[in-house]
Amino acid sequence: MSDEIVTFFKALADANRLKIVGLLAQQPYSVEELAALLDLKASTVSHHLARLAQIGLVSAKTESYYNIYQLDEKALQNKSRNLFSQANLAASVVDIDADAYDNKVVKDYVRKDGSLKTIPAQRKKLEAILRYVVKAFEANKRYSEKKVNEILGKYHEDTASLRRELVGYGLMKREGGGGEYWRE
Amino acid sequence: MSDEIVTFFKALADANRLKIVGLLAQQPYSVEELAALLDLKASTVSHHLARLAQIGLVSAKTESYYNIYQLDEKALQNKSRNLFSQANLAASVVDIDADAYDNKVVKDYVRKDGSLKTIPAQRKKLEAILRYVVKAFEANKRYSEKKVNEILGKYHEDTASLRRELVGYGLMKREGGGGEYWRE
DNA sequence: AATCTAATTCGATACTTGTCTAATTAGATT
DNA sequence: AATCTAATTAGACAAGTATCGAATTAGATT
Repeated sequence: MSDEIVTFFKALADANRLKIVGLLAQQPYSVEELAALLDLKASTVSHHLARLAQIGLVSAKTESYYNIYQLDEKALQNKSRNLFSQANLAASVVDIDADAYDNKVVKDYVRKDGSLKTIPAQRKKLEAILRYVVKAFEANKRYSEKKVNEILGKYHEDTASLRRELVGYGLMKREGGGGEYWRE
Repeated sequence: MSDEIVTFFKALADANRLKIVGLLAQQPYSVEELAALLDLKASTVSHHLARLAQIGLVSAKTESYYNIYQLDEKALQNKSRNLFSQANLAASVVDIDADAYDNKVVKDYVRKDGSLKTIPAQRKKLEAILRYVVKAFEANKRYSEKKVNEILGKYHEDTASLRRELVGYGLMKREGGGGEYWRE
């Protein structure tokens, strides 16, 4: 889960918590001692330790009056090793809609009836629109140039530009000799 | 400097910024595309990218209309490798007053005239007080028991307990046969 | 030169969170 | 059993920041 990674970074994104980790890397300390060393109230330190414990970086053992906290160095090494592993990077992206950009462009350029307001001048947007338009053609079926123009006409009057760009971006193929087009 | 490490963790302590890193790990993107993919406004994405650029994780190259951002994978590997190195851990602790705890305990237990209100019952606090009291003795000089009691009397009437604890915690030594004490 | 576009910057708002004080809890000492 | 002590929890406040809309900037296209 991606939340776990965020929680980890959030836990270490504070100067005082980093100091606690640094101190515990030297030796275990009680809450009271840490509070004195960092010039903070015990309740504040307790709160910080809870967050570090939440990600498994520290743990406590009670000893008479005191709660002695110690660093789990194994966990530290473990976490740091594969923080930016392929798996973690992929996990952060898992719930992203890959077509969101195309959808947004289509939403901006297409009327309710499906026709285009204009043909985008920007490359990235033109590509998105062409991917939308090309869906009107069946894969592997041959179309005459006349038929192609008829279909493209439903999107925009400048059928010649649409046709040329579709071929230019490789979304449709054209037979060298004859006037036939197809989508692969 | 420790600030640099905090800045690094803060930069990654946000779900959307982690998603940006994850996306750029696959391929470069423009601000506009990232905004659509994350369902955020371009201004927000611009802000996030600025923070990531601040720690050297991403960089931009302009390409026609667009600012195409890419991940610096070298920097990523580099940072993650020695995030929790000895040097970094030590850096976070560098400006901490190691005597803060002792000072606090002394402040709590010692009157303005230097005498003790009570002798602490808690081990850690007793240790701190004993380290304070033992300073009254010169190193490597021999003291008779009578002289020891005289000195300790300025701190607390229960000189026997103080004397015993000083020896018990190894802060003062006692010659087996005679009644002589010294601090090493 | 004039116009258009993506990106950035600025100002405002809402939410998160670090810190403190006060109250409560868990445990040990007497 | 009664009393202390360290730690935690709860509540409140203040500082930091993620996000947005509006204004501005840098650059490319016509």
